[in-house]
Amino acid sequence: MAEELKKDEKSSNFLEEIIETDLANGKYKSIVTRFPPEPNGYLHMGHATSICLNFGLSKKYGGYTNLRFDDTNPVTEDVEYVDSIREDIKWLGFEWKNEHYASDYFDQLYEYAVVLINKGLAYVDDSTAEDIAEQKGTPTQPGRRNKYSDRSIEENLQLFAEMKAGKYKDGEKTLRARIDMESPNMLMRDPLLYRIKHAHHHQTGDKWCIYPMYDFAHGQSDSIEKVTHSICTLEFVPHRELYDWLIEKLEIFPSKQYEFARRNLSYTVMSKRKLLQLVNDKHVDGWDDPRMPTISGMRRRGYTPEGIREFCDRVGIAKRENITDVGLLEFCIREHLNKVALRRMVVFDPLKVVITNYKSVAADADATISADEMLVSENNPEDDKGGTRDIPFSNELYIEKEDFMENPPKKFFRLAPGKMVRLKSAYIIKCDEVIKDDKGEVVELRCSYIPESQSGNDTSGINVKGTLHWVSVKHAITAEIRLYDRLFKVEDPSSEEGDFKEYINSDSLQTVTTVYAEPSLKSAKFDERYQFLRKGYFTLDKDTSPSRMVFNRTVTLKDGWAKEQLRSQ
RNA sequence: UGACCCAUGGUGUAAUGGUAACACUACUGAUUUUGGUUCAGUCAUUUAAGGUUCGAAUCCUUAUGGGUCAACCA
Repeated sequence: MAEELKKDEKSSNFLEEIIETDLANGKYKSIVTRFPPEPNGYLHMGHATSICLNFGLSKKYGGYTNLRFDDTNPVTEDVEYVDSIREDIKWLGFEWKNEHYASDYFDQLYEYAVVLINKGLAYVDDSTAEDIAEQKGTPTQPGRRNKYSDRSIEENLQLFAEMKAGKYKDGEKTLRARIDMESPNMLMRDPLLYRIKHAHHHQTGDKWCIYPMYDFAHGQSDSIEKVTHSICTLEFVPHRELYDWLIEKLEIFPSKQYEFARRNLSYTVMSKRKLLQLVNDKHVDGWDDPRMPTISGMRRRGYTPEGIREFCDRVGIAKRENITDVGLLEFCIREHLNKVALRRMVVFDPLKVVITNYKSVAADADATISADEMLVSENNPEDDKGGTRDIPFSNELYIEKEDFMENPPKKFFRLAPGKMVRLKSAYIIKCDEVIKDDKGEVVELRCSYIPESQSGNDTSGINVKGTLHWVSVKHAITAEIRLYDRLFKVEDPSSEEGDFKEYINSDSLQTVTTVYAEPSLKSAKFDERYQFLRKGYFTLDKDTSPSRMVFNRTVTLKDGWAKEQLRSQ
């Protein structure tokens, strides 16, 4: 109820206003949107924005969204991408009403072209690509027609039929709309409608050797599907004039195009072309490398659909260029993970602690876990129903090296000679002795524990400021972890001087081959999210094998102490 | 030296001629068996100049800045 109220109160963006107006004055009873990817690459965060927008709008106002593959260029497209796109949309949590392909409409599109020819609004041009470009003029100079534009309707009809029949080679002829070679809008200067490509199409096979251009496929497909609001990005603004012209001349259902600014994220790039380069040049592990802003990359990294959707909701949409701080995305991911992640203890960089006054039951090498004291810890303090797990304790533990300092600064709340800390869900310990090797490196701590300080039964009356995570040496299991940082060193790699790849952050992946984890992680599952206490959120990577567990760091925890240290430097 | 689109805190978005706000970030403090979470608070905003109006972030004009357009790509 309160949730609904909040949504109603939320201000509308410009698209919602348009839809509300259209609905209010009866232009439409319900709306139809579509998500129209070209199957020539993997989906990224920008697509996620579009998906959330299109599906979100039809859900909010009653209606539906189609998935339509914009497959008019068989040379660059492949079914591999069709499959990954479907999977990504489903994973994000959306369901399309109908699944279509622009290629479903090739027959209809051909008929539309014939209609234009019959109206004297399209002609077959024999010019080369170079000539057409030259005749087109420039943004500041008008273009001019050539002799082919005067062909009769009958001749155009016949030539177009011959194009379809395969009589001509690639590039030999094109079909163009006859509009206005002097238009200030370059797209209106007799745009190409069809080109010849003797290429195998992943959906239609070898049926066609002529393929419609984007402008003669997209709007018409929208119209055929009765799409009411066709939402695309800003670079298509100049196409709108042509979009409307074709629909008007064809006298078909008047779908309308609306444009919004594509979403850019700081410290990454967001174009298929650039992402492809990163993959091809092996700067990343593939399209689903956890550092990539692709949906598959974010999924592998451990981002959740809920977090991504929340991010899209929060940033909203508008018509101005933007670079959104990835920090906001990370905030949304943390916010969700904090609610669902299981807490576990993992030591990344171990320092051995011997509890001198603790009598470990299992002193033998062959001792079983059950012989030792089992402590209980909550799986998630944010979730009442999260339950608990048992953690074995013993007289030999690992703590994090960085959690001990021999000469600590004033605000250091962790372990130091003579100081006490709480071991999470266990006891308070006091550091009695520091043991060093020949080089003066601290290699072991001798501590004593306070038996009355056990978590949940603490009668010691001692208050300590710091709480550390730990694992029992002999019970610990090992794993590999991969720590990710931003892929680029600068906020906007594309706007920097030179090639964007010069700004790649060479430290974006740090692998720690052996970390020590509490034994319950042995049963870690792929769809489960974990918070390694005080370290960050992690999830199992697909590189995990029976002999080696691999965890990806999804995102760090907010680290107030790191900030404090930075400040004092 | 054309046409079109855009301009609100550091970032992203609201305010639809009537008190410039929300979130993130940053900073204070409280709570905390995660230096996490949670809670309370602080800093910070209309590109500029004219005009219309009782009143302009909003409407008009001009300037400035940014973006897009000359693929048989989408």
